[in-house]
Amino acid sequence: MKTKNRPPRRRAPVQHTEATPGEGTPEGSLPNPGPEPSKGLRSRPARAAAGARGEGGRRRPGPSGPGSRRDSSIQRRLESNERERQRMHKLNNAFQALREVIPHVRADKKLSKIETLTLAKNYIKSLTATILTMSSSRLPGLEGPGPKLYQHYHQQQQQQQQQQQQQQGAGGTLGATEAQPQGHLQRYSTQIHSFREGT
DNA sequence: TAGGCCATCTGGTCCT
DNA sequence: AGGACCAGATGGCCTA
Repeated sequence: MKTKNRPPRRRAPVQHTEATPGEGTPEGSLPNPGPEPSKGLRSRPARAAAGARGEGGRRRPGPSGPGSRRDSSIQRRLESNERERQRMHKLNNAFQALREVIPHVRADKKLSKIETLTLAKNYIKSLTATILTMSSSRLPGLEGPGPKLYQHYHQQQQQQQQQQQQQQGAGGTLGATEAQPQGHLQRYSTQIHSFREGT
């Protein structure tokens, strides 16, 4: 089940986190309708409301006493939230940039994050295999970068296999197949199609 | 309706 | 000390 092609959702920044489990804000009294009017898309007032209520995250430990210390604490938390939001936006921008670089079959279908990373990994591997093949065929014999590239590549593959086997225990059969450059290309190719089919 | 994906909040930890 | 980073929690949206 895939959920591609969704318009990007944006939750309105939360103005405060005053609501605590003990003294919850009533459902209708929230100041956050969200910055963007629903231009054809469904607005998310409930989402913003949930955020303003402190939902969608760990609950605050409880009501603390009034005073400037609590205010400054809240202020710091809000600033931290804003920074975290910006950080995640930058991360998502990087994901989007990566999506635009990776060739995949259906350009109208937005790749999920996990698909983007997996596809990128195998795309890089397939390109690496291509480069190795070209360099070794163009420079047969002992001279030239081809053999060294191969050696370097296979050393890396063996190290990665060892690490995977250490992490996964005895289940290292997949790593053995990934050590073949042709396997990367095939894997990437089949993955493109599996993503297209939504499997 | 269930499951996938996502945005956001939050507290802890690491780093400068 | 303050910011960056991380992972858990929560709930909304969407599709099958």
